[in-house]
Amino acid sequence: MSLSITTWNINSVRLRLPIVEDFLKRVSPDILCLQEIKCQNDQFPADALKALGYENIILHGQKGYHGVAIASRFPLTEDHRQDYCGVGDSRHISAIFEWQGKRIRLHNFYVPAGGDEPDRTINPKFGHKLDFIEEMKALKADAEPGVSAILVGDLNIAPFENDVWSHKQLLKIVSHTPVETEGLLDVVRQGGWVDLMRQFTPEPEKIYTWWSYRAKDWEAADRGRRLDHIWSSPDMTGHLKRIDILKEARGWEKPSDHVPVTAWFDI
DNA sequence: ATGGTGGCTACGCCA
Repeated sequence: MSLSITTWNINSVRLRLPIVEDFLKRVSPDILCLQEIKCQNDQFPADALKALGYENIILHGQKGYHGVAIASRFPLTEDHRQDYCGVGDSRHISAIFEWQGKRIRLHNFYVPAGGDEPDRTINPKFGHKLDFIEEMKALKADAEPGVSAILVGDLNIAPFENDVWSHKQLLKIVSHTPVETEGLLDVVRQGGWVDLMRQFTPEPEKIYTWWSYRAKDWEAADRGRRLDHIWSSPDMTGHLKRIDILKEARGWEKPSDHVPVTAWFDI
């Protein structure tokens, strides 16, 4: 009995509903986690996703910016939205689902991008990002007794050298600065998480999930970063079968700058 | 080389 979970920063779910539907028809994951839906809850295309079998939908939308959603073939219970940094942004939603007798807490995150200047004294957005990561360190994979955990999302940090096209050239670029990468690795260690993408594809193999809109030819330049992540509690790692990064989605009509990443588990 | 592109919304902000 398999379980599949996709994370995808969709950069406006209303604009990109056609490619979301195409993806769901083709890959048909059990659960789809979206970030940057960029709409309010009542504007979310719930009917279209329900028509494809995703009858269980939970939302944390926001006008114009951010926003996260989970659409699932399985019932979702005990849903929760945490306001990290207390600023009112819609950047987190979670719920529990059941799979093979396990109860699993699924977290879906959209971590702040952090602006351009990696210095919190002159760029408050970078400070917000660092504060958000600091607050995430309190999130434990074993927070609920008897409940496993999976954490996905656009974490906007590429923690390892081969999570970016050029480690040296990106050391002062927001998303790959040491204070961010060390901070994210602390979140993993202190929370007792396992980085499933790096379990499946260890360093030094390059992994990217995002390619900038600003490149003239994203595919030829291939200057990507691994900004999207799938983590789990240690008990899930033995069930991981594979991770699929659908790179071709970056070349679809009106693409997101992020591609869908899907984890496949098996009993 | 310090631009470039994209989305929301209605203008500048955010990524």
